[in-house]
Amino acid sequence: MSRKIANPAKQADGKDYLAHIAYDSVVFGFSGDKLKILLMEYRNTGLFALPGGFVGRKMNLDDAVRAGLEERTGLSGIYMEQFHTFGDCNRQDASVLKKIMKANGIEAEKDHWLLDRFISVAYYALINYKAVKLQPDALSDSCDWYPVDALPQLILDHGKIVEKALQALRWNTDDRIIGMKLLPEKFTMKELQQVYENILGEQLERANFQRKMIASGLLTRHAAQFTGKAHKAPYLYSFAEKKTSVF
Amino acid sequence: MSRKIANPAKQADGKDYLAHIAYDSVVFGFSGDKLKILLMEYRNTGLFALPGGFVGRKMNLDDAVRAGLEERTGLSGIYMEQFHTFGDCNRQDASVLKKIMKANGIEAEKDHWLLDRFISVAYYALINYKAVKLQPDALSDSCDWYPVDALPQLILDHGKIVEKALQALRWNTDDRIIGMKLLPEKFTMKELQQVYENILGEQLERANFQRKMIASGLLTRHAAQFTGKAHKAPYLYSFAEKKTSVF
DNA sequence: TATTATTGTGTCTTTTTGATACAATGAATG
DNA sequence: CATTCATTGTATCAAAAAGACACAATAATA
Repeated sequence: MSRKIANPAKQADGKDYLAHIAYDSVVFGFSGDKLKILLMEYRNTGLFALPGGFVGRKMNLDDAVRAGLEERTGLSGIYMEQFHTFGDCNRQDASVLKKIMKANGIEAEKDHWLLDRFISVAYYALINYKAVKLQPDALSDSCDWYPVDALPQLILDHGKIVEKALQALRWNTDDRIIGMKLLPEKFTMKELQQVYENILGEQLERANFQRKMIASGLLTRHAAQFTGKAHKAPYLYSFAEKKTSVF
Repeated sequence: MSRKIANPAKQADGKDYLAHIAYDSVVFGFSGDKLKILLMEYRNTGLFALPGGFVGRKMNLDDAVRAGLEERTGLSGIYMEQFHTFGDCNRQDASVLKKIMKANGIEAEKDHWLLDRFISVAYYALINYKAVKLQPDALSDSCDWYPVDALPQLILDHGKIVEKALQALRWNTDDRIIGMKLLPEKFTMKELQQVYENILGEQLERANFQRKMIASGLLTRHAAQFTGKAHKAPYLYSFAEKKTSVF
């Protein structure tokens, strides 16, 4: 709920946004052999939340989410998938919101539109970690990466949302090229394997993984990378084209 | 959008429902070796639509959908899955809605809440065809089954919704017991195979299908069914317990 | 030059899948 | 009542995929 509200004046009433509808995004990146996600920390509260926002009255849902993601990451053409809509009544918690608003000097009248009930459409995005320039929003003082296996406590049902995003991501492994979006243009076989291991949550046989990936025809091999490490230099690979996946 | 509005009085203003939020359901059933879905036909319009409804202000999204499904089918404990939320601006079409409202004697003022923009959360449900007692709603004069490979033209983006529901259903084949929900308690191997063939949209080898299903350990075999047909009587099977699937 | 930590490949076994064959069964046929 | 017919249950064989593991290649380092 670290909501993107570019112009805080608009926030005073919610007239520019569709009432009751929000989105949250789980942004995955890969670095240091770990799968990570983006979290916002609210100013003066110690509260962590997923980046999210509202949907302009004249805006397609997808476009609203994409715009929010692009603004926060500085990237364009982001790969994203909608995975679930959270609509329980009890996902609201006025006390948390009031705390955030108070810490930001926003008057929290009892019938403030932000305190009303919201249904949240959740998306996950896969981005190239290295390419991102993070940009916190008006209410947050930080926007940073956290490994999915060591997240801080999140507000509201955001923990559940992350859980479901991971599930959805694992699912899509069957049908989509995940590595392509999470890794830079060129990468080693080891990095690719680590991405899959992180997502699937299990160890894979190195030799067999390599065999399958090569056999899939998805990869193009480039010149070897000289790492300066005490062993054979690994080849670099890149994705060639979109085909059905291997798993 | 054949919306369940039990009390038409409530409809006059949308105060009892969350603004801008609707749901649509794609109800799958299996009969006569075909996969079918439920469609509503609006009175005096010839327009077909998915059954749907709105979300009460104090109601969980899932519960609202479940309640609507139960009311329409007369069943309880329905298996349902949310699969996508449709949020494009242009999914609205005031002229269609006005036509429906007019045909039902509802005054369609320019700012009627039904004519406002709606985001629709879509669910699919799997039900035992034979157990259903269909129940049209106030705006519809029929509620009936149509084979998915021969649907009439649907209003708005409902065609797209059905398309996506089928996709989602195919996906879930990898991980869920679909036959269990679409077939009666006991069924023949042939019926089970037909369900899978309908959903996957491809022919399966009878002998291999049988082998895999038996090997999966999901099925319990019962006494053979004497059909009166000129051949060996097939065994009846039922599902034993929930395990990970075979495909 | 041997050692070490990888990476790239080869190969053997096991499991899964696809294709096909065939026996069993219950009614219909004459 | 034997024969034919349609369909079901099971077996079998070959091909493909997956899992396990061995080993050669290579770049730094000692």
